[in-house]
Parts: sequence; C-alpha cells; structure tokens
Amino acid sequence: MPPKIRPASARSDPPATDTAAPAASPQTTTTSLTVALLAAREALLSRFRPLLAEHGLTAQQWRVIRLLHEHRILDASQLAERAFILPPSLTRILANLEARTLVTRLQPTSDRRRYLFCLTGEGEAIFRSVLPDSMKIYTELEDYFSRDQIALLLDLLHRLAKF
Amino acid sequence: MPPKIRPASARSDPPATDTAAPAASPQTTTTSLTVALLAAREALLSRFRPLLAEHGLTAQQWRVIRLLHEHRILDASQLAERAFILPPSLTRILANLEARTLVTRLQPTSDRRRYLFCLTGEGEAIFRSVLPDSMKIYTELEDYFSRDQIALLLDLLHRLAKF
DNA sequence: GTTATAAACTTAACACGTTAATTATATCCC
DNA sequence: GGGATATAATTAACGTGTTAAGTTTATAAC
Repeated sequence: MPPKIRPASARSDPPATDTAAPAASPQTTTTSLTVALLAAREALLSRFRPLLAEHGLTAQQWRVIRLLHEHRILDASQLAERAFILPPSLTRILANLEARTLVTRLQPTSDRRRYLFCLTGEGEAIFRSVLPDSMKIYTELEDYFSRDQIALLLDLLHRLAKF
Repeated sequence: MPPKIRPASARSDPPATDTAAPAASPQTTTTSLTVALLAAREALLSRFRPLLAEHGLTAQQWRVIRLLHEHRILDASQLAERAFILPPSLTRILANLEARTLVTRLQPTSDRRRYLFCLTGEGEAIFRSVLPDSMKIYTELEDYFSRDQIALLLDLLHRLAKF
C-alpha cells in the first residue's frame, strides 16, 4: 500500500498553506477520510509486513491462510467474501499458495464449478509459526489504543462500511 | 481495492461458525481491524470510482489532481507525502497524467534532481467538472454519518496512524 | 430433454502497491 | 576542489486491485 515517506524536512518553493489548517472544504474532508483510512491501515500493516515477509507471505496471503485455519475448508467465494479480496486476485493468490503446497484444492462432486480449499500440513505449520509474533503486535496495539477505543473504532468502521 | 461480492446466499459445506461470534481472538481482532479499515474505505471509494471513471480517472490520479489544484505547484516528494502514494507509483501516475496533458512537469534550476508539477488548463477543467459530483457524495455521507461522527472517526484514525 | 439463464471461477488488460536497486544531482567534509 | 555520502526520482520485478469478458457447469423454463 502506501508510503513511509522521507522526513520531507525543510522545503523552500511553495507557500505551504499547511500548518495553517486550510479550513477543510467538503471534498478535502472526504478525501482526507479515504486517505486517513489508508494511513491508519498502513500503520497497522507496516508492522505485520516484515513479519510476514520472513515467511514469504503477503498480508493477503496471510488473510487467506488465517481463514483456512479458522474454518478448515472454504470455497473461493467464501474466501473472497471474508478476506475482502476480489475473485481475480484470489485466483492468483490461491494459485500461488497451491504452487507452494501451502493449500490444497479439492473438487466437490456436487458442484463442479466450485473449488474447496484447505491448508496442508505445511500451511498449518506456517500459520503456527507466524501466529505468536502476530499476537505480539496485537498486544502492542492494545497497549497504545485501549480496548474500548478499538471497539469504538470498529463500530464506526462497520457503520461506514454500510454507507 | 476490494470486493462487492455476491450475496453468498445459502451455502452448505462448512459448519459456519459465523453468526455465533467466534469469541474474537487477538489476531482475529487485529485482522478484522485491517479488514474493517479496508471495507470502510471501499464503501467510500465505490461511490467515487464510477464518477471518476467517467473522466478516465482513478482515485489516485484524482488525489494528485486535487492536490495540484489546491497547492498550484508541488514536487514529486510533496505529492507522494500528501497523497500517500509511494514514489514508484507516483512516477507512473505523473507520467500518465503528463501524457494526457493534464499536468506539466517543470525543472527548478536550483535543484535538478527534483521536478515540479502543476495542472494544465485541461487539468483544471477536469477538476472543475468532477468537483460538483464529488461534493454531492460528501453531502450524502454527512447525511448518513453525522459531522460529529466523521470528526470522531477522523480523530481515531489519525491516532491509529501514529501507532 | 433442450434451450436460456445464472453462477463460480478464470483470463486478460491495465493501474497501483511494495521492495530493492539504479541513476543523476547536491551536499558534506577533509 | 575531490571523494564519500545523502537525496530525488526512476526502473525493475513481482503481487494485488479493478473492470470486463470468457469458460465451464448448474439450474430454470419450456
């Protein structure tokens, strides 16, 4: 996703209507809301990425693995819906995980359009090896942001998601 | 970004520990926070995208155009920082906008590593033609979510972004 | 039972996200 | 002032996001 951009120290050229709070016009606010959502998400993900990268995983791959651990077996539609990943991306992600033998693809005889997926032993092993560090990050978050504030934020986000 | 996934109607296969609230383990909560941020952002962007698409613009291109309108002239670093776009992406976005003659690239004589960008007349025209609909979406949002709630959400997001 | 329609997944094409390496220019320090 | 170091932007390589179109298999209508 987004940056972690250089200090941007002292610039010279522009008038910099910046620290002067530009009086938030509507579209400024909307845009800053989408950007604020991005920035907040990035603050979280930037802690997870290094951890996942040690295992050659992306955040999306990790979401898929986590869901498969939790539910044992899911089809592609269910994975897409729960991981919030579009079908074309999911196709690639699953092909990748399959090629690395972290997940297995099964064919339900009842409906041959669908595919079911589950973790292999290797997949479970990766899940277990990532989990502890992942929990540690969560603890740090609760340390920074209270449990109540997280709950409040989640509530607002869920309501916004229904907009 | 993410989906707008099919109803997922009645599925048969998995036990579906779903409506039963799985008792939110730590990593479940963290993951759902990153996904909730994604989902909320998507709810907003899914309203903007069709509008922007009418003008052949992506959300990122729109952020750049909006910033250039607001600040007149910015260099790539400033754009990257404010639009929350990584430099490699920005390079492509600016090359694209430049090719469509929506922005102009300038070279400051004082520092020839940098480039300054500003909107062309065409770029300003697109900005003005997108703006009204963009504001309409904002009004709808304020209608759904009170101004206070938006402010509260923005505050929480900014704090989370500093995590 | 055949045809039309829908559903599940895939492919294609293009834009963006992410990390690392590269290039060109500035600046620092001796 | 010349060589090390830092900074601004780009390129490269790969993964994901987004939309539209394509394939295959189910289901509905007749």
